[in-house]
Amino acid sequence: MKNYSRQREAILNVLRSTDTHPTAGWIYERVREQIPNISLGTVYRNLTALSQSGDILSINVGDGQEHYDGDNSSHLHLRCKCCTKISDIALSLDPFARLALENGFKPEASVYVVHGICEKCIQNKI
Amino acid sequence: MKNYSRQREAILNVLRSTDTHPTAGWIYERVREQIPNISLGTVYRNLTALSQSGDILSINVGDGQEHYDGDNSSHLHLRCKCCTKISDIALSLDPFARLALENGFKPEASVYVVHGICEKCIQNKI
DNA sequence: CCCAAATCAGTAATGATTACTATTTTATTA
DNA sequence: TAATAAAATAGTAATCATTACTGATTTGGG
Repeated sequence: MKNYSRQREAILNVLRSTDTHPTAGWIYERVREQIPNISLGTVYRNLTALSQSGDILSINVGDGQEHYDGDNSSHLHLRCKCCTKISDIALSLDPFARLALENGFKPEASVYVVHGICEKCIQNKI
Repeated sequence: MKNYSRQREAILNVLRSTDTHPTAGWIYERVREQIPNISLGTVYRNLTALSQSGDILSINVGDGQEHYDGDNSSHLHLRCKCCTKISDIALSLDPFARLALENGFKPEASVYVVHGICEKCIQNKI
């Protein structure tokens, strides 16, 4: 394990203990329960550092806010445009990482998002 | 063909005649060459409408700006974190659309981005 | 031609993110 | 351990892409 600051550890723990894809603001509120005077800037700085180091994934679904994912294994995101929920679908292998390599590209992080309508919202629309 | 306004047609044409993935600001500058007094708000409004109708794709790579893609066929994006260039890799079929359907999710638009380092930048780093 | 709905240009407001600075914490070296 | 350098932080101010708003203009159906 690397030697992370108390703040960075707390941020990482918050992300590891949820299966949602929270924003910086949400993470900030959670971490404040442990470190009440943590700065929002610190949260942003550490989220950036953590995604650069590959500990977490940074996901942008086009809603104006960055989302973060504590799960750095390869998976697909299904984002419902109706309820805005993001579901994860585990992938046994990453089909596009290979394709990237074949094109001389060194892959580091993959973000796969399918936008559409989830089962629940389809039913509610009837 | 649908009956689009002159502004929307011009915006769509700009996007159809480039293989880059421009931002709203870039598109605005291009369209202004034809319609000098077009409003930036009009560009944003039409880009939103065009991506909702499926004419174009809206891509967010986490650089703080939305990118737009005139190619709405299924393809993979390789984004170099070094030179920020986005390359397209055509996909004969969309492997994740099927996966989405199997999970009761109705797919409408897919955005696949692999972040990493491109061939050119790897060589320049030596 | 007339009217209602849609779209527009121009501008102001929003809000997520970043930049900045003085202070505190951590690591290093002797 | 003490001194010092380097890194990280809290708090706040600034940025800037995007959205909201408003009054004018365009469009399309009857």
